[in-house]
Amino acid sequence: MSTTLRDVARLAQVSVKTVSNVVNGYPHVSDGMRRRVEAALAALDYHPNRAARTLRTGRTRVLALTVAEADGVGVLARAVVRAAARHGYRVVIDPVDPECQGVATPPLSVDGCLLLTDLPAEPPTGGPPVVRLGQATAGGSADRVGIDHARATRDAVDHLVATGRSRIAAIGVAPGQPSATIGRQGYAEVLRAAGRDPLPGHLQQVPADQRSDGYRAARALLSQRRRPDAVVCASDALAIGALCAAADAGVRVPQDLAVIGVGGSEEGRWTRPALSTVAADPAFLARQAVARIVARIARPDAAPVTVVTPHTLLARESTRTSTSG
Amino acid sequence: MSTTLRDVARLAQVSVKTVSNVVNGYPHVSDGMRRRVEAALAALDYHPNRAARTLRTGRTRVLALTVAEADGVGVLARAVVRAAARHGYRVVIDPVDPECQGVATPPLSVDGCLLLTDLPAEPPTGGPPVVRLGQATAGGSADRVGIDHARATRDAVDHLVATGRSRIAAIGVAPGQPSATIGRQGYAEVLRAAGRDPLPGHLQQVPADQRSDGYRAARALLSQRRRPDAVVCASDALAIGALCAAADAGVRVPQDLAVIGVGGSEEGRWTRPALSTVAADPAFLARQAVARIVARIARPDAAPVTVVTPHTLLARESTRTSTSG
DNA sequence: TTGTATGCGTTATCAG
DNA sequence: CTGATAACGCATACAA
Repeated sequence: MSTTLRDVARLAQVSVKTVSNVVNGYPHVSDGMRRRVEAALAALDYHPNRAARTLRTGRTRVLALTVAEADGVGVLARAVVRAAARHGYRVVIDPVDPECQGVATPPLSVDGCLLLTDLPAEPPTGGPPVVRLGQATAGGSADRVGIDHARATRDAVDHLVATGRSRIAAIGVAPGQPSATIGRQGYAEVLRAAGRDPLPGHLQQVPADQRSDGYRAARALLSQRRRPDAVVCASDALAIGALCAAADAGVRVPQDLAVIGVGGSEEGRWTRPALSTVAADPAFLARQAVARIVARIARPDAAPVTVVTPHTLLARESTRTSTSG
Repeated sequence: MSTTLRDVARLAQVSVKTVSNVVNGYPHVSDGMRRRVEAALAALDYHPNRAARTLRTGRTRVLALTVAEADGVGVLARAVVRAAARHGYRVVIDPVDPECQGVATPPLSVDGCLLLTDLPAEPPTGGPPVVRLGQATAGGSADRVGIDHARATRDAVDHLVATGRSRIAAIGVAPGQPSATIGRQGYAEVLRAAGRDPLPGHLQQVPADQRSDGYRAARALLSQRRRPDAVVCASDALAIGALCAAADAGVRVPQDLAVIGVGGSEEGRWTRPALSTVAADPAFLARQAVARIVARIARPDAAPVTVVTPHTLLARESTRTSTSG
């Protein structure tokens, strides 16, 4: 059995309350008392029991970063961990497995969730408060923090046009996974706004946000009669798949095809050619998200807020101007 | 306030104990009673309070997968989540941030830890039980589950020799991070066993297990007077860095240089050329690891166990025989 | 088969 | 400034 406040109190010859006061940094404790208690604390190697504390206070001081796919979250996770630490919160990544949905696995005991996945569509009422991450589209009952994805796509297309591309295709995820969506209408609008024509069959809507989906979509694109000379992908995972498809098809990037993603993932820095991408500043995004969830925990019934974080286009090799190739 | 057992008991006109029995699937409950209780449970949308349950039972039914770097853990995490679900456990990924070490952030309340990092060197006594993952080197007080890393390295080298390579270099992580280590002595032994000479300067020991470290090490290797024609890396992250370094230096893989890693990461399937690697079966490894930690939770004082899981060499493009290039 | 009562380790309320 | 003491919500020994 681990040592409790009572053990410490007994050793230090004080009441439980006094020990608790010392542990929690309560200011009105006399010096002598404090030292006596601290000595006992150290001697017994006391660690507060989280469950008891949580039961009593109703708070865990733990935040969940809920993700569908743990694979590319390194950068964001680190940023969130640091941002949360400033507020005294710990962060765990909660990888939801679609196959385990039904299985009776105990729910997590956390004060709030940062949802990087689009499951569930609507967070259950009664559970901990939720902030959606990744795309700041207003609507829905939850707070949202993320870049303006439509705007990011537009910036990507503008960049492709500016670097001399004209037949610009797109790969998005079919509705249901908004974080990586490029809609049919959005595709047409964006292209027209950039002074280019949307080409029939040049928008691929894939079922999931995976590298393999990007691969298949890009293969389809590259086998068309009017082959695109650029493809904008709704996520970096899709873009990396597209990069591989091009390589396997003998299509040179960036000479014959430009590829750009959205997300600013670390992995995109380590492909060859390196992947151009539209990225949010992860530290900024994480700070906003943590600030939101902390505020929401404090006032659960406040009106939902949407925070749009700025994004930057990172032009790397995969979209280098084709005239030099 | 959320609904408690008492609320349900009141509504169903039974005692708290009976409700508890129903919730926990206690068999000796009469049918009528059970239905009455279940109706009340549903009507009030009852969810047990985790903290209270944990305080009472001393168990959280949550396992932590503790990692230093969340970036490449997707495959393993999924496998662990599934393996744990069979035992009624939930899994969270605990990303430890070296910069947050000092900060007063609350400890996690879990029943056990699967350590994929080498920090801390010795898990603190008194905390939850620990199983080390990734390399099954005996010694130390903790259980271990993983492949035989020395053997994996040997298999990689054998494969390189079999495919016609002779000047075989290596990139490992300097002592302190055993999961990605290729020692000085090990390097020499392995090469001699494979009938090749260890060349001076052909073992690079890098400070951390990152793509950037692999990149720098490979650059150094490629600028040497006797340039290697193959490099075996202690991890896939290092190997991917090496792949990039070769590309940037204009060295063709696999024609001029073969590259192989260890780990079987998903990312390695999506580089071009695709990365050859020595991989454990993640599902098998996860099952072993979860079985270990569950056993350890049940009997904390049993003697530590080391489980060696089998590995397979996945020969992909990055080590294709050079005669065809 | 079901109800009553106790305690898990903390924090918070209230006297002293 | 410090000490008793009462919850927090649940599971269980024991009684009925």
